[in-house]
Amino acid sequence: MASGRTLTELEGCVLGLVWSKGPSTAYAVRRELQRSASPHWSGSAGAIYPLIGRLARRGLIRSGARATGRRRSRVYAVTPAGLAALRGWLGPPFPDVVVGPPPDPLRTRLYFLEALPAPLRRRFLAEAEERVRGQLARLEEGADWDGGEGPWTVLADRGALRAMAGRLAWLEEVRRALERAPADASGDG
Amino acid sequence: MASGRTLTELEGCVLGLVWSKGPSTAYAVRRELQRSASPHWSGSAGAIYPLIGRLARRGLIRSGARATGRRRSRVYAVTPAGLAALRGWLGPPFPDVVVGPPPDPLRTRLYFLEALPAPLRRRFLAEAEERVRGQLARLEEGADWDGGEGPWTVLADRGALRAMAGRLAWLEEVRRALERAPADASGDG
DNA sequence: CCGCTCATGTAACTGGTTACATGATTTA
DNA sequence: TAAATCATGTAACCAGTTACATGAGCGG
Repeated sequence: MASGRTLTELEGCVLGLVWSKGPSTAYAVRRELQRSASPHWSGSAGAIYPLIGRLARRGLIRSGARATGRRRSRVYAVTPAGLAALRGWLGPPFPDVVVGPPPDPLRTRLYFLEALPAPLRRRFLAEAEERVRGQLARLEEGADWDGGEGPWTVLADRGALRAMAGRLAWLEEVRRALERAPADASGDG
Repeated sequence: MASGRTLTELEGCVLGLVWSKGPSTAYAVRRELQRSASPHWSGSAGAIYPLIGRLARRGLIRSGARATGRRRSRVYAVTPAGLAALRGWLGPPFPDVVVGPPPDPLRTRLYFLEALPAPLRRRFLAEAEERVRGQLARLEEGADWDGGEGPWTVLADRGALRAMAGRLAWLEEVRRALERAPADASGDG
């Protein structure tokens, strides 16, 4: 029963959502992805519906028609094979891409910050700090609220919060370093 | 001169590399991406060569044939329009996806950790901690070495280091939380 | 009745992936 | 001379994007 291919991040995530929320419609999964803290996935229809179809064809989820009203809607549930696949995706063992340094668009940009003239560099850091601070505030707010989410969600969200706090501390470190060494190349190379 | 479309992360990154390293071959860019700390980009030929072609067609880089030996090789340099595009990509202003919580495969998985039976959960955390610790050691080693990389690279790498350190602290927090509340659902829902 | 949310899907595109193919140059 | 590295590229594929299209049910 070695469930064939592995799952992509989004496939694993959707499978996990259907498992954790219980039988769900594709639409509910979409909404969940859209409201999630990370803007990384769009949760677009064009992503979810074909993905759900793939999982169903592979026997990892199964649909039973719902009769709430006469409105058509398919409710999917995770099959035993699906739970096995989910567990396999969760790991361990982990491929490098899971444990290695996760990508950070701000960090990627910082490698090339020298390409900006010095005043813009300062604005870069100022706006980045401000925006990250805003995001952080939203996360802390959500953490206070604690809408009966269960311990796993709370713990995972703690990870997002820590990531953002670390990022902010890093940005401050960068800004201090730049203030100490103000006059270098202007970026017009 | 509004340089048309925006750049993808990889396009911006490659443009930045060509700018920062000076005139480079596509191969050199590839190698740089492959050796970079983050395993996020493969730096495969199938990604880089078409991408370089796109940038050249858009006038953001320009190739001058090199004559080092008779080995064929194209050396690309960033044009003024390319520098403008690079600066636009760097921002500010930043779209949400740049400043929002960056994706973290470990965090994504933790949302669904309940799906693993309790012993596997502990193994998940143990192996994750160990692997992240290993990555962290590599990064610290590289930071000591400091191979004449310039201040920007050093500062950006500090971000990766902080991200990994924060992740590790978070994993430890999760483990402590689980140890305090050992006996809950077994994950066979 | 108008507009919003629920709900499902398709079409066209695009930016990556792996795998393959070729050949020059260097080094052991 | 054999193997590794430098160097460029193509082909097939795939998962996710935006945008579009359709329609039921409900609240003001």
